[in-house]
Amino acid sequence: MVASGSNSLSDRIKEALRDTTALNLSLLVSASYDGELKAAILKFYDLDSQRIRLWYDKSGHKPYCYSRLPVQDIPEEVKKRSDVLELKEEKKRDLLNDRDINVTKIVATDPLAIGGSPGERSIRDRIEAWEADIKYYENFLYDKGWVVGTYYRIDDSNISPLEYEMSGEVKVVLEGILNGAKPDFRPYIMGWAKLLNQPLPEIRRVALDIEVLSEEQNRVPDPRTANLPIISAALVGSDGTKEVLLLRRKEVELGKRALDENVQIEIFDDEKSLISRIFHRILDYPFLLTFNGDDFDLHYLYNRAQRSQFGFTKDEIPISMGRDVAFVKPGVHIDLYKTFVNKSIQVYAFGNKYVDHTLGGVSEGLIQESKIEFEGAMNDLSLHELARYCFNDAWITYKLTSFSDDLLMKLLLVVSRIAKMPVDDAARLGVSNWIRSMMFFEHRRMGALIPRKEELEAKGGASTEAIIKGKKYKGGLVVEPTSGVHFGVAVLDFASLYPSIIKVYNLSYETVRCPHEECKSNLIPETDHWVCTRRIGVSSLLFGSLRDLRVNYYKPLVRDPRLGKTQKELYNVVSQALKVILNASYGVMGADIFPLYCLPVADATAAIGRYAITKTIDKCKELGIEVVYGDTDSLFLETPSEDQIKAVRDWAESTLGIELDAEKTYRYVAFSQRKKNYLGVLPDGNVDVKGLTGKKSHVPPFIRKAFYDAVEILSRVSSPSDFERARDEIKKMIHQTYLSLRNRQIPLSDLAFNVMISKPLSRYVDTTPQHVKAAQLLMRNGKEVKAGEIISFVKTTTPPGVKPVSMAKVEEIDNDKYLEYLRSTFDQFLDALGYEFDEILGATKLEDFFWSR
DNA sequence: ATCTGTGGCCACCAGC
DNA sequence: GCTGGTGGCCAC
Repeated sequence: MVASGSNSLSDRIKEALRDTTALNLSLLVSASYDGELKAAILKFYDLDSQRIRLWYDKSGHKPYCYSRLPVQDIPEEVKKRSDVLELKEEKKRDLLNDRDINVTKIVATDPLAIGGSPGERSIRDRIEAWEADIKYYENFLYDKGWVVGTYYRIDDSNISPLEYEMSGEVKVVLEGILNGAKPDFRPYIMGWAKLLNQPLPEIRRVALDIEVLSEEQNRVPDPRTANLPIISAALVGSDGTKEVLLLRRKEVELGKRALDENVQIEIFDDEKSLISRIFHRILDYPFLLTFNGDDFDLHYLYNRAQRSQFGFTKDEIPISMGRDVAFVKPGVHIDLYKTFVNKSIQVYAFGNKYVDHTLGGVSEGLIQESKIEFEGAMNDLSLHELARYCFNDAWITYKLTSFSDDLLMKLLLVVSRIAKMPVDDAARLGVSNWIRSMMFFEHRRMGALIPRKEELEAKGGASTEAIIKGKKYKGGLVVEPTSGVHFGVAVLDFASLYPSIIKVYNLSYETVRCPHEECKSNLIPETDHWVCTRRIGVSSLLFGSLRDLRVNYYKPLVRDPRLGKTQKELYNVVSQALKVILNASYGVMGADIFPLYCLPVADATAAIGRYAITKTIDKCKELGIEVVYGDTDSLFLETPSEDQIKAVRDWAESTLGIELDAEKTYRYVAFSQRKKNYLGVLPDGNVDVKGLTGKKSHVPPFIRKAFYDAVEILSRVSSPSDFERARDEIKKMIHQTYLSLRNRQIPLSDLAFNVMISKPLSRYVDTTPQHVKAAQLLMRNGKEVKAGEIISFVKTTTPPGVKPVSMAKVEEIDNDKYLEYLRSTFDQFLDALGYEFDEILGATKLEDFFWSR
């Protein structure tokens, strides 16, 4: 059973890879499991043919992850802990019948998560055997420019793209970082740079959207029954394909053509031909894009096609369903809905530019495109109108992956390279899974054991108490702001504070509270945790090296004028991806769903963070600088001199070992008495607004607009004497706003609060918030409301005091409530400038002020 | 069904 | 009317 000879798995892999420049999407290993593992599958994307290729071996050799152990020899203990997949009979037949295989994922899932301490001899033996294989395959792939996950193959005879990319000054930068790093970190930094500097390919892809006849208006057809006909489908491809497929129905008219000539429209007389065409088109592309295809489009197609009336055989349906995933064989299906729901993507990659997780919501936020609205029911649309609607959805879906030079596709590729994960997984799974995959890969590469959950739990919990009830440990420090207006405030912040701490203080699950007696005196401030002095932790190495690269290499390169556009774009995408991963690196340590969850690590990280900022504040005081505010990793200093700033920074660098950046200097900052609430005006007139109610996404647009008008007025203030004039302007503006409210001139949509339903309606048991009340009214009107949707409602004088915008009339608006909200928004806002709302208005009550004008 | 963390502010609900 | 708790959104 040893893999050797010309028929061995390794040789076959080599052979398969030899003549192709390919991007390996995923090394998926499939197996039949009847005593021994039968076959392995390699799935990769061939750049030459622009197709997904499957290659598999059924010669009887085991997937590499099981080393040389026949399955029956794998100890029970291991079997229980490893994810050996029991294949269904059907799949086994597929494997043995030499047919195209629906790739089954086991994927090298932690086969050696045997646990126990590294000292256990018997296990050690097995690891050695395993190591030999893993080294063989992974080194083979890795060193040849492949990585399990997503890689370029770099031909030995060519200059490696790294060297090509890294010419002159850029190379000097990297060398500088390498020289500055501790020796243990150097190979990691080099490895990442090598991997991440590989060019990003263009991915040939097609977006699909289908429409189904609906039973009732507002009801989404049920993909499980798939009992209604598919009436249209639209395909938009990266090769310029624009295609709509329609089903002729006698009850609706054709109508007038509503789409451009360059969109191909084809009308089918029967549904089977339409479906069949969809299937054929899907197979033309390696990547299929949908928005919610896992739950709807592909699921519906899959079940619809199986109905006996059509007589499709299994082989003719190129879709297969996982539990929550739709696969397309042999390509890759990316459900963008899942990507955009990912909070890390939303916040860090797209800067919160969208809030609503619907296709319309995301595309309005990112690409200024909307869904097409129509009156009445979808069923009644003429065929051409339907075509226009359906095409638009597919077009938007495609565009979400193509805007900013294919930004999203590139981001997913980079994430998949860092995370050692297939692209479709990267697109579906959250950041904790990315980091899990990345860390497990590193364990395998090192030949290290992956600890069990219980082993990590044995380290104990947090040694601090959280400030917020119900949290597990104490987090970042927020300095009480000195209220009032401050001119010339400098903001200093620690660059990537938590990842820096993880690096500098050697934090990792195996180094915090390590078993060595001599380390126990190496205490972490404010806690009773200690850190290992003998060895460097794996998460410290991984996150530390990524941090160094982002802070010292990619971030500066993005701004480097010596580089061309293409290179800058690559660096920018890489920098974004690193930001996402680094930001989560500390969080996952304190998340119990994370397989390497280790509370002491999260606890220690936050504690050192508080220590760092506290010590820095002390130092500032010592230097005679006043600290007017600070939050977690930032300090706001009142008019410090250049020398003072330099002194603090040098001190932080030398004493704490963490870089302290001079981030910006405000022309002035206005603090209220509240934490996380301020307004800062930059020298160029740009304004940072933080935490103030007026900017929050749920407040009615007319209030937000008035708020930003006021901000604009304040941005023109440059000296204390300007405030007087600004105050008058703001006063007038608010008065205008009030008048239009009183005269009911504000359209309903501008009066709407927009609040997200964050869980199924039935789970709101403790209280019934207003947006839930509005949602209940919608439900009663026959509209479905799902978790994640944003509810637009207005406040009314009629019970229960709120109504969905769609059901409300202007006359029912409760003007008093809105006035109150306007007042409190501005009160808080003007409070930041040091005066009371009523006070500037010179009236005891807001009402008095308005009526007296 | 899925899922990085804590700190902070605000409005509203529900029980007293 | 007061108050603790819930829910949402934001800062970092």
